[in-house]
Amino acid sequence: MARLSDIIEDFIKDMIDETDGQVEIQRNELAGYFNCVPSQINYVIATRFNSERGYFVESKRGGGGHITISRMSTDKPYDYIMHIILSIGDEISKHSADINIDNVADLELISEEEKNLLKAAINDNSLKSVPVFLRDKVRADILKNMLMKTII
Amino acid sequence: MARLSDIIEDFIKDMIDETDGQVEIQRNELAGYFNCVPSQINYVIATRFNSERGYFVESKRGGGGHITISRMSTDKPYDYIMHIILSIGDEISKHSADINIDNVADLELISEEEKNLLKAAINDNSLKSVPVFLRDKVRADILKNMLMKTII
DNA sequence: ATAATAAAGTCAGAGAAAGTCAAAGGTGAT
DNA sequence: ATCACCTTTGACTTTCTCTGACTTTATTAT
Repeated sequence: MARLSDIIEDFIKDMIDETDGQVEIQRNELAGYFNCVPSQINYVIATRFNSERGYFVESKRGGGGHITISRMSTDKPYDYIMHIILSIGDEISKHSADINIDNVADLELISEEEKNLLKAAINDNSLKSVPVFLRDKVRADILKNMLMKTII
Repeated sequence: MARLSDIIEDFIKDMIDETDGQVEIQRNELAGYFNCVPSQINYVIATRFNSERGYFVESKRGGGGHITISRMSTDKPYDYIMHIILSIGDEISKHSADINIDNVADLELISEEEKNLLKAAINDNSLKSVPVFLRDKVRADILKNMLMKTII
Protein backbone atom coordinates (compact mmCIF):
# COMPACT_ATOMS: atom_id res chain seq x y z
CA MET A 1 0.00 0.00 0.00
CA ALA A 2 1.84 3.05 -1.23
CA ARG A 3 1.81 5.83 1.33
CA LEU A 4 1.91 9.48 0.42
CA SER A 5 5.60 9.57 1.29
CA ASP A 6 6.24 6.83 -1.26
CA ILE A 7 4.34 8.76 -3.92
CA ILE A 8 6.27 11.93 -3.24
CA GLU A 9 9.51 9.96 -3.29
CA ASP A 10 8.70 8.56 -6.73
CA PHE A 11 7.66 11.97 -7.99
CA ILE A 12 10.96 13.51 -6.95
CA LYS A 13 12.93 10.60 -8.39
CA ASP A 14 11.18 11.01 -11.72
CA MET A 15 12.12 14.69 -11.69
CA ILE A 16 15.73 13.81 -10.95
CA ASP A 17 15.81 11.29 -13.78
CA GLU A 18 14.45 13.85 -16.20
CA THR A 19 16.93 16.48 -15.17
CA ASP A 20 20.12 14.51 -15.23
CA GLY A 21 20.79 13.91 -11.58
CA GLN A 22 19.77 17.15 -9.95
CA VAL A 23 16.52 18.91 -9.18
CA GLU A 24 15.42 22.05 -7.43
CA ILE A 25 12.07 22.07 -5.68
CA GLN A 26 10.00 24.55 -3.70
CA ARG A 27 8.87 22.94 -0.51
CA ASN A 28 5.57 24.78 -0.16
CA GLU A 29 4.66 24.36 -3.79
CA LEU A 30 5.25 20.61 -3.66
CA ALA A 31 3.29 20.33 -0.43
CA GLY A 32 0.45 22.22 -2.08
CA TYR A 33 0.52 19.90 -5.06
CA PHE A 34 0.23 16.83 -2.82
CA ASN A 35 -2.10 18.47 -0.35
CA CYS A 36 0.04 17.85 2.68
CA VAL A 37 1.84 19.91 5.27
CA PRO A 38 5.21 21.28 4.16
CA SER A 39 7.08 19.38 6.83
CA GLN A 40 6.09 16.16 5.14
CA ILE A 41 8.43 17.12 2.34
CA ASN A 42 11.20 17.33 4.92
CA TYR A 43 10.24 13.91 6.15
CA VAL A 44 10.47 12.44 2.67
CA ILE A 45 13.81 14.07 2.07
CA ALA A 46 15.20 12.98 5.42
CA THR A 47 14.14 9.36 5.00
CA ARG A 48 14.55 8.86 1.23
CA PHE A 49 17.13 11.30 -0.02
CA ASN A 50 19.78 11.13 2.66
CA SER A 51 23.45 10.55 2.02
CA GLU A 52 23.27 6.89 2.91
CA ARG A 53 21.02 6.52 -0.09
CA GLY A 54 23.38 8.42 -2.34
CA TYR A 55 21.82 11.88 -2.36
CA PHE A 56 23.07 15.29 -1.44
CA VAL A 57 20.64 17.99 -0.30
CA GLU A 58 21.12 21.74 -0.05
CA SER A 59 18.57 24.42 0.69
CA LYS A 60 17.98 28.06 1.13
CA ARG A 61 15.32 29.80 3.24
CA GLY A 62 13.56 33.09 2.78
CA GLY A 63 12.28 34.70 -0.40
CA GLY A 64 13.30 32.68 -3.40
CA GLY A 65 14.08 29.79 -1.11
CA HIS A 66 14.34 26.27 -2.50
CA ILE A 67 15.65 22.75 -1.90
CA THR A 68 18.18 21.20 -4.25
CA ILE A 69 18.53 17.45 -4.35
CA SER A 70 21.47 15.88 -6.19
CA ARG A 71 22.05 12.27 -6.96
CA MET A 72 25.65 11.27 -6.38
CA SER A 73 27.59 10.71 -9.56
CA THR A 74 28.44 7.24 -10.73
CA ASP A 75 31.00 8.10 -13.35
CA LYS A 76 33.35 5.67 -11.68
CA PRO A 77 31.43 2.65 -10.40
CA TYR A 78 34.56 1.19 -8.87
CA ASP A 79 35.18 4.31 -6.80
CA TYR A 80 31.58 4.52 -5.74
CA ILE A 81 31.35 0.96 -4.49
CA MET A 82 34.73 1.31 -2.84
CA HIS A 83 33.42 4.41 -1.12
CA ILE A 84 30.43 2.47 0.17
CA ILE A 85 32.61 -0.37 1.38
CA LEU A 86 34.81 2.06 3.26
CA SER A 87 31.83 3.80 4.78
CA ILE A 88 30.33 0.64 6.22
CA GLY A 89 32.48 0.30 9.32
CA ASP A 90 32.64 -2.69 11.64
CA GLU A 91 28.92 -3.22 12.07
CA ILE A 92 25.76 -2.65 10.09
CA SER A 93 22.08 -3.25 10.81
CA LYS A 94 19.92 -5.17 8.38
CA HIS A 95 17.96 -2.02 7.64
CA SER A 96 21.05 -0.02 6.85
CA ALA A 97 22.52 -2.84 4.78
CA ASP A 98 19.33 -3.01 2.73
CA ILE A 99 19.54 0.70 2.05
CA ASN A 100 23.09 0.40 0.81
CA ILE A 101 22.20 -2.54 -1.39
CA ASP A 102 19.19 -0.74 -2.87
CA ASN A 103 21.44 2.19 -3.49
CA VAL A 104 23.97 0.34 -5.65
CA ALA A 105 21.12 -1.48 -7.39
CA ASP A 106 19.31 1.79 -8.16
CA LEU A 107 22.50 3.06 -9.72
CA GLU A 108 22.61 -0.12 -11.79
CA LEU A 109 26.04 -0.98 -10.47
CA ILE A 110 24.69 -4.44 -9.71
CA SER A 111 21.84 -6.41 -11.30
CA GLU A 112 18.49 -7.30 -9.73
CA GLU A 113 19.73 -10.86 -9.23
CA GLU A 114 22.84 -9.67 -7.46
CA LYS A 115 20.74 -7.39 -5.30
CA ASN A 116 18.55 -10.30 -4.28
CA LEU A 117 21.55 -12.43 -3.40
CA LEU A 118 23.13 -9.68 -1.35
CA LYS A 119 19.93 -9.17 0.60
CA ALA A 120 19.45 -12.87 1.14
CA ALA A 121 23.01 -13.23 2.40
CA ILE A 122 22.68 -10.61 5.10
CA ASN A 123 19.14 -11.09 6.36
CA ASP A 124 18.38 -12.48 9.79
CA ASN A 125 17.37 -15.80 8.39
CA SER A 126 20.87 -16.34 7.06
CA LEU A 127 22.32 -15.22 10.36
CA LYS A 128 19.91 -16.93 12.71
CA SER A 129 22.65 -19.08 14.26
CA VAL A 130 24.89 -16.11 14.94
CA PRO A 131 24.50 -14.72 18.47
CA VAL A 132 22.54 -11.51 18.25
CA PHE A 133 25.35 -9.40 19.68
CA LEU A 134 27.57 -10.50 16.77
CA ARG A 135 25.10 -10.30 13.91
CA ASP A 136 25.70 -6.74 12.79
CA LYS A 137 29.41 -7.39 12.75
CA VAL A 138 29.10 -10.52 10.64
CA ARG A 139 26.64 -8.71 8.39
CA ALA A 140 29.18 -5.97 7.78
CA ASP A 141 31.89 -8.50 6.95
CA ILE A 142 29.68 -10.36 4.48
CA LEU A 143 28.39 -7.21 2.83
CA LYS A 144 31.84 -5.69 2.39
CA ASN A 145 33.28 -8.94 1.13
CA MET A 146 30.48 -9.41 -1.40
CA LEU A 147 30.53 -5.81 -2.61
CA MET A 148 34.27 -6.07 -3.04
CA LYS A 149 33.72 -9.10 -5.22
CA THR A 150 31.49 -7.10 -7.55
CA ILE A 151 34.35 -4.77 -8.44
CA ILE A 152 37.04 -7.39 -8.87
CA MET B 1 -10.91 -30.89 12.47
CA ALA B 2 -9.11 -28.11 10.64
CA ARG B 3 -7.74 -25.56 13.05
CA LEU B 4 -8.01 -21.90 12.31
CA SER B 5 -4.31 -21.77 11.49
CA ASP B 6 -4.87 -24.40 8.80
CA ILE B 7 -7.72 -22.38 7.32
CA ILE B 8 -5.63 -19.23 7.24
CA GLU B 9 -2.77 -21.19 5.71
CA ASP B 10 -5.02 -22.42 2.90
CA PHE B 11 -6.45 -18.98 2.37
CA ILE B 12 -3.01 -17.45 1.94
CA LYS B 13 -1.92 -20.28 -0.33
CA ASP B 14 -4.94 -19.69 -2.54
CA MET B 15 -4.03 -16.02 -2.74
CA ILE B 16 -0.49 -16.92 -3.72
CA ASP B 17 -1.76 -19.26 -6.42
CA GLU B 18 -3.94 -16.54 -7.84
CA THR B 19 -1.19 -13.98 -7.87
CA ASP B 20 1.62 -15.87 -9.45
CA GLY B 21 3.78 -16.76 -6.50
CA GLN B 22 3.70 -13.60 -4.44
CA VAL B 23 1.16 -11.90 -2.25
CA GLU B 24 1.03 -8.85 -0.04
CA ILE B 25 -1.23 -8.97 2.99
CA GLN B 26 -2.21 -6.61 5.78
CA ARG B 27 -1.89 -8.39 9.07
CA ASN B 28 -4.69 -6.54 10.83
CA GLU B 29 -7.06 -6.81 7.91
CA LEU B 30 -6.54 -10.54 7.62
CA ALA B 31 -6.94 -10.99 11.37
CA GLY B 32 -10.18 -9.00 11.17
CA TYR B 33 -11.43 -11.22 8.36
CA PHE B 34 -10.79 -14.36 10.38
CA ASN B 35 -11.82 -12.82 13.65
CA CYS B 36 -8.61 -13.63 15.44
CA VAL B 37 -5.85 -11.68 17.11
CA PRO B 38 -3.24 -10.24 14.73
CA SER B 39 -0.43 -12.26 16.25
CA GLN B 40 -2.10 -15.42 15.03
CA ILE B 41 -1.15 -14.35 11.53
CA ASN B 42 2.46 -14.25 12.70
CA TYR B 43 2.07 -17.74 14.05
CA VAL B 44 0.72 -19.04 10.76
CA ILE B 45 3.53 -17.38 8.84
CA ALA B 46 6.21 -18.63 11.20
CA THR B 47 4.99 -22.21 11.11
CA ARG B 48 3.70 -22.54 7.53
CA PHE B 49 5.54 -20.05 5.38
CA ASN B 50 9.09 -20.39 6.56
CA SER B 51 12.05 -21.03 4.32
CA GLU B 52 12.12 -24.76 5.01
CA ARG B 53 8.82 -24.84 3.20
CA GLY B 54 10.04 -22.74 0.32
CA TYR B 55 8.72 -19.30 1.21
CA PHE B 56 10.29 -15.90 1.67
CA VAL B 57 8.68 -13.34 3.94
CA GLU B 58 9.35 -9.63 4.16
CA SER B 59 7.45 -6.98 6.05
CA LYS B 60 7.20 -3.35 6.91
CA ARG B 61 5.72 -1.74 10.02
CA GLY B 62 4.05 1.60 10.52
CA GLY B 63 1.56 3.42 8.32
CA GLY B 64 1.23 1.57 5.05
CA GLY B 65 2.78 -1.50 6.63
CA HIS B 66 2.31 -4.94 5.10
CA ILE B 67 3.64 -8.48 4.89
CA THR B 68 4.87 -9.90 1.58
CA ILE B 69 5.03 -13.65 1.14
CA SER B 70 6.83 -15.13 -1.89
CA ARG B 71 6.84 -18.77 -2.88
CA MET B 72 9.70 -20.42 -4.67
CA SER B 73 9.34 -20.94 -8.37
CA THR B 74 7.84 -24.21 -9.51
CA ASP B 75 9.77 -24.25 -12.78
CA LYS B 76 11.32 -27.62 -13.42
CA PRO B 77 14.99 -26.58 -13.82
CA TYR B 78 14.96 -25.38 -10.29
CA ASP B 79 14.08 -28.72 -8.78
CA TYR B 80 17.77 -29.34 -8.78
CA ILE B 81 18.50 -26.30 -6.65
CA MET B 82 15.78 -27.29 -4.21
CA HIS B 83 17.32 -30.72 -4.11
CA ILE B 84 20.68 -29.24 -3.23
CA ILE B 85 19.15 -27.03 -0.57
CA LEU B 86 17.50 -30.03 1.04
CA SER B 87 20.71 -32.04 0.88
CA ILE B 88 22.85 -29.45 2.61
CA GLY B 89 21.88 -30.23 6.17
CA ASP B 90 22.73 -28.16 9.22
CA GLU B 91 26.40 -27.61 8.48
CA ILE B 92 28.66 -27.39 5.46
CA SER B 93 32.39 -26.86 5.02
CA LYS B 94 33.71 -24.15 2.73
CA HIS B 95 35.12 -26.79 0.40
CA SER B 96 31.86 -28.63 0.14
CA ALA B 97 29.93 -25.38 -0.31
CA ASP B 98 32.22 -24.37 -3.18
CA ILE B 99 31.61 -27.68 -4.89
CA ASN B 100 27.87 -27.22 -4.65
CA ILE B 101 28.12 -23.69 -5.98
CA ASP B 102 30.29 -24.73 -8.91
CA ASN B 103 27.80 -27.41 -9.58
CA VAL B 104 24.78 -25.15 -10.03
CA ALA B 105 26.94 -22.69 -11.99
CA ASP B 106 28.11 -25.45 -14.33
CA LEU B 107 24.50 -26.33 -15.00
CA GLU B 108 23.91 -22.66 -15.78
CA LEU B 109 21.24 -22.39 -13.15
CA ILE B 110 23.05 -19.31 -11.88
CA SER B 111 25.31 -16.81 -13.65
CA GLU B 112 29.03 -16.28 -13.13
CA GLU B 113 28.30 -13.14 -11.15
CA GLU B 114 25.91 -14.98 -8.90
CA LYS B 115 28.46 -17.73 -8.42
CA ASN B 116 31.07 -15.18 -7.35
CA LEU B 117 28.69 -13.59 -4.89
CA LEU B 118 27.71 -16.92 -3.37
CA LYS B 119 31.34 -17.83 -2.87
CA ALA B 120 32.18 -14.44 -1.42
CA ALA B 121 29.29 -14.70 1.04
CA ILE B 122 30.36 -18.01 2.55
CA ASN B 123 34.14 -17.76 2.58
CA ASP B 124 36.09 -17.45 5.79
CA ASN B 125 36.73 -13.78 5.27
CA SER B 126 33.00 -13.10 5.42
CA LEU B 127 32.70 -15.30 8.49
CA LYS B 128 35.84 -14.25 10.31
CA SER B 129 33.89 -12.90 13.30
CA VAL B 130 31.88 -16.07 13.71
CA PRO B 131 33.33 -18.46 16.29
CA VAL B 132 34.93 -21.34 14.41
CA PHE B 133 32.68 -23.96 15.92
CA LEU B 134 29.67 -22.12 14.46
CA ARG B 135 31.03 -21.30 11.03
CA ASP B 136 29.87 -24.33 9.12
CA LYS B 137 26.40 -23.90 10.55
CA VAL B 138 26.19 -20.24 9.56
CA ARG B 139 27.63 -21.13 6.17
CA ALA B 140 24.88 -23.66 5.64
CA ASP B 141 22.19 -21.13 6.61
CA ILE B 142 23.55 -18.48 4.27
CA LEU B 143 24.02 -20.86 1.37
CA LYS B 144 20.54 -22.31 1.69
CA ASN B 145 18.96 -18.90 2.07
CA MET B 146 20.78 -17.51 -0.97
CA LEU B 147 20.10 -20.53 -3.14
CA MET B 148 16.45 -20.33 -2.18
CA LYS B 149 16.39 -16.74 -3.31
CA THR B 150 17.58 -17.74 -6.76
CA ILE B 151 14.44 -19.80 -7.24
CA ILE B 152 11.91 -17.29 -5.98
C1' DA C 1 18.00 50.55 8.93
C1' DT C 2 13.81 48.52 10.00
C1' DA C 3 9.73 46.09 9.28
C1' DA C 4 7.10 42.97 6.67
C1' DT C 5 6.97 39.00 4.06
C1' DA C 6 8.39 34.68 2.21
C1' DA C 7 10.47 30.89 2.40
C1' DA C 8 12.58 26.51 4.78
C1' DG C 9 13.85 23.90 9.39
C1' DT C 10 12.80 21.49 13.84
C1' DC C 11 10.70 18.56 16.84
C1' DA C 12 7.52 16.33 19.54
C1' DG C 13 3.16 14.04 19.57
C1' DA C 14 -0.52 11.34 17.46
C1' DG C 15 -1.69 7.56 14.63
C1' DA C 16 -0.95 3.28 11.97
C1' DA C 17 0.88 -0.97 11.36
C1' DA C 18 3.69 -5.12 12.40
C1' DG C 19 6.74 -7.89 15.95
C1' DT C 20 7.59 -10.43 20.41
C1' DC C 21 6.87 -13.51 23.93
C1' DA C 22 5.00 -15.91 27.53
C1' DA C 23 0.92 -17.82 29.44
C1' DA C 24 -3.23 -20.34 28.73
C1' DG C 25 -5.91 -23.69 26.18
C1' DG C 26 -6.54 -27.95 23.24
C1' DT C 27 -5.47 -32.50 21.22
C1' DG C 28 -3.63 -36.93 20.38
C1' DA C 29 -0.78 -40.82 21.60
C1' DT C 30 0.54 -43.84 25.09
C1' DA D 1 -4.76 -39.71 32.97
C1' DT D 2 -0.61 -37.85 31.53
C1' DC D 3 2.68 -35.86 28.70
C1' DA D 4 4.25 -33.59 24.72
C1' DC D 5 3.17 -30.75 21.25
C1' DC D 6 0.49 -27.52 18.76
C1' DT D 7 -2.65 -23.43 18.77
C1' DT D 8 -4.70 -19.28 20.55
C1' DT D 9 -4.62 -15.02 23.08
C1' DG D 10 -3.28 -10.51 24.60
C1' DA D 11 -0.27 -7.21 26.74
C1' DC D 12 3.60 -4.76 25.53
C1' DT D 13 7.23 -3.09 22.05
C1' DT D 14 9.13 -1.26 17.87
C1' DT D 15 8.96 0.99 13.56
C1' DC D 16 7.17 4.11 10.16
C1' DT D 17 4.16 8.04 8.76
C1' DC D 18 1.68 12.35 9.23
C1' DT D 19 0.62 16.83 11.42
C1' DG D 20 1.09 21.34 13.32
C1' DA D 21 2.98 24.79 16.23
C1' DC D 22 6.99 27.24 16.62
C1' DT D 23 11.78 28.85 14.95
C1' DT D 24 15.25 30.50 11.79
C1' DT D 25 16.89 32.71 7.68
C1' DA D 26 16.66 35.49 3.44
C1' DT D 27 14.57 39.04 0.60
C1' DT D 28 11.87 43.14 -0.31
C1' DA D 29 9.50 47.36 0.72
C1' DT D 30 9.39 51.55 3.57
